[in-house]
Amino acid sequence: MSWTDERVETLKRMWGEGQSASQIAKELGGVTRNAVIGKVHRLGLSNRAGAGAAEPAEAAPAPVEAPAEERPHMRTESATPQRAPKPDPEAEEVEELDENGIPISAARRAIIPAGQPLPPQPSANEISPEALAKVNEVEKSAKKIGLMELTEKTCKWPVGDPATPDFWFCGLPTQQGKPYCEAHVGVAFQPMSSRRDRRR
DNA sequence: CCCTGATTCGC
DNA sequence: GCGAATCAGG
Repeated sequence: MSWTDERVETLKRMWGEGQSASQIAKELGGVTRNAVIGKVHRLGLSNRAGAGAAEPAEAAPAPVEAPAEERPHMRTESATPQRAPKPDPEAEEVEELDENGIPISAARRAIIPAGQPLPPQPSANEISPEALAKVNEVEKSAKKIGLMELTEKTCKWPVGDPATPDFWFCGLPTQQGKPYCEAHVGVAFQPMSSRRDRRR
């Protein structure tokens, strides 16, 4: 493969968008990230300034093109009630909490198998609001994969009740090494410290 | 461990 | 000019 005009253009565009060299290489195909970086340098745009866009704004997680693009214009949003019921962090006090401070969603409450131990869910009242908010966002865009799809690189955060058809795993890219994606790592690993006496 | 970009240097 | 190997960092 050679650096045709078109390929160089794609390179420039993506680099400008803040895409990583490896992502660009993957997109172009036939080249390694090293080749991309090398080219970037030769083109003299190692400094990601050129592109008008100031910040990359966090590379959007793999589009994966699963959801059929259905965004004619603006939606009055909140038009997705069919989603798996998720505990709403903003609703504090309103939701019932179990002994671990876990909000019990309607769905879950309805199907709790006889005293079966549920997977370790985050203790809502012991985690930073930011982290929680993040998780709730992520769970909306999660890949919702099944047990079989789990790999070392997919977030293994369980959502829902295993005894329910609504059960799935996050599936987003894991935080290097760890078993969960960034958002879930945030609520999974609590520094022993902050767990100290939390007012109930 | 996995990933990032930067640099070098033989081709 | 090209890019693998290597370096340096997260």
